[in-house]
Amino acid sequence: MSDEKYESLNFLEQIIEEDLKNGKHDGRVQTRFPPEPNGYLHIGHAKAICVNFGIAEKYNGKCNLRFDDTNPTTEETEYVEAIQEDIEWLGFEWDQVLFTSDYFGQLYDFAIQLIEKGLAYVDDSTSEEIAEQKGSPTVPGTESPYRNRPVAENLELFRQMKEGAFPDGARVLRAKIDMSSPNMWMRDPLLYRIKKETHHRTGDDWCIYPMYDFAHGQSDSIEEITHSLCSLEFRHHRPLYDWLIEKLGIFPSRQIEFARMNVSYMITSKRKLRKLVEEKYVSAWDDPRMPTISGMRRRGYPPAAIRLFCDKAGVARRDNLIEIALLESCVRDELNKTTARVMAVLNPLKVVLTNYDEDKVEMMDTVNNPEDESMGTRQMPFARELYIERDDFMEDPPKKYFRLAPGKNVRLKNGYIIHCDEVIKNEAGDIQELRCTYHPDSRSGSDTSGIKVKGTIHWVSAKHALEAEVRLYDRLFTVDMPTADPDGRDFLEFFNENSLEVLPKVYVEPSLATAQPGTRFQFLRKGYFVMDEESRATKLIFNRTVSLRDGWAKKMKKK
RNA sequence: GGUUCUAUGGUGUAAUGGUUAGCACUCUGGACUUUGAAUCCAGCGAUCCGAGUUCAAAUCUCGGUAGAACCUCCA
Repeated sequence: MSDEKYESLNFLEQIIEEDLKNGKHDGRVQTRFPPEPNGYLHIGHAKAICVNFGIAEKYNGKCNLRFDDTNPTTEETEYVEAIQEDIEWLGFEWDQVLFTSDYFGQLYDFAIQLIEKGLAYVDDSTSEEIAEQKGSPTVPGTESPYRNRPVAENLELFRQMKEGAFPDGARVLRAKIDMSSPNMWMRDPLLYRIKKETHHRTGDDWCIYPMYDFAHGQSDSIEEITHSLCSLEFRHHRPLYDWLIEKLGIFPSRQIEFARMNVSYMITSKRKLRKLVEEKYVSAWDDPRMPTISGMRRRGYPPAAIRLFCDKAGVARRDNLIEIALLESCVRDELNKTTARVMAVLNPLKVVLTNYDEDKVEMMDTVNNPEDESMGTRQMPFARELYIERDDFMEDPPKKYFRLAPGKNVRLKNGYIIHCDEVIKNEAGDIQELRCTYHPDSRSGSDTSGIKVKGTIHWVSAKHALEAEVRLYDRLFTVDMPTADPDGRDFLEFFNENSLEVLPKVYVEPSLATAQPGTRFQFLRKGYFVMDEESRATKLIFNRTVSLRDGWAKKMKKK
């Protein structure tokens, strides 16, 4: 460790270190991750999680998980549970699990205080009228006719709102700020609305619910959040955030915005993701093609890789579009260090070793992971009939082809060197099997043959191998998807019907019989795979996580 | 036509008035290897434009240009 090495801080860390230096909040750092439980967490949330929990961790602070559940229309307990599971899987620990709905009583009292101070009023205008009063970014707003209602009348009406005296939409509570403010959010924003709906936690206790702006900052304050980190689009809310805290005289949480992370090919619109699930374009929220945390989990992305990715993507205040190649690089990096190598043949071609005894079986020693000796070794059966990868043989190979071809030698990994003597074809001319001979003195580890081979290929014993199914997932969407489309009509046109390819008959080595769902493997040159939770006793099912780079294919493509 | 914000290689991110403008991913080439993977090495490649301040500007100021956000009884 070189202590000379200067560690650069992102702007959030700089703000926090500055606060720490000034002794603000007695050096305490408290953050929160505030999802609304109305969907599953996706890659964008992963970023927010890493930032909030990461900052707390780095500065010996704490991070709460707070469900921002102020809209009973869209929120469900199912999501609450899934969100907790995802955060835990990512490897973060929250200080407390809290719900904005737990503060409904307190928030109601805050509203009363504002009314008493003459800073809030009950408005009978319709939503259309209020929208009209708001004006537009370039046109100042106009004041509501109910704006100067006496305090006592406001208190009474607000009480009646709470009691359920009025139907949905009849009245709202608004802050009394400035209808001509250049900031739309200071034009008497709504604080409370009537919604006679059952809330997933408070049931029918309430029929008025606070709006985001009258819930989020106040919840931050109640929890004494020191740094309330959110995305850039809330920038215009900050003056309101500060106004409410100031007028209520409560704990001065500070809102700091950072740019949300965008990743090429990954959709992070909850509405669009929900549509994919509801209209059955994908199997579920955790379909391996989904950019959800649960989808990536099922696809075999290790949590450490996602954390590394968020870290490498950095934090700033400018819009960004990170290439998915960085994510895949992080996944490969992590998988390379942690996964066992196993033999599997995705597209089999039978090889018969004509000089190998029919009943003979040798057990070949194999290291599980050359990157990590502690993962040990295992044994693989070697026999007369084998399967090799179909593209590891070429009848008429180009000059630099290192693998098997008629009259050529190749090394079977952790096995023998074999020589291809004969190609057997059917009437149609398709290659059916290869007749080869092995060099008995070329066994791996004790090779005295002196034969030099350029290529090494993988194999499985035909009679010992297990049958498996492999699902190859492509990315679902293209980045050229029209993001401007206001109602999402077009985005499904970008759904790739061929994004899932199934290889129904794959042969894997017998040691996989005892592997557990969720276990990740490297099928040698073929990529990284994860055993799916859906695997049945009779058939192993794997999802491909990411492919390895294929140097040979790349070379060929160039020519 | 408002307000707020942003602008560094293809992408992302550093550089806090003084560095040959750093790093990562991508890309290109090479070395090594019982798979061509992994690993290692090298290379290509950037301060939006224009003025000003200063001995010195990616950094400060002003003016352009470009992009984003704001206009839900969503969060």
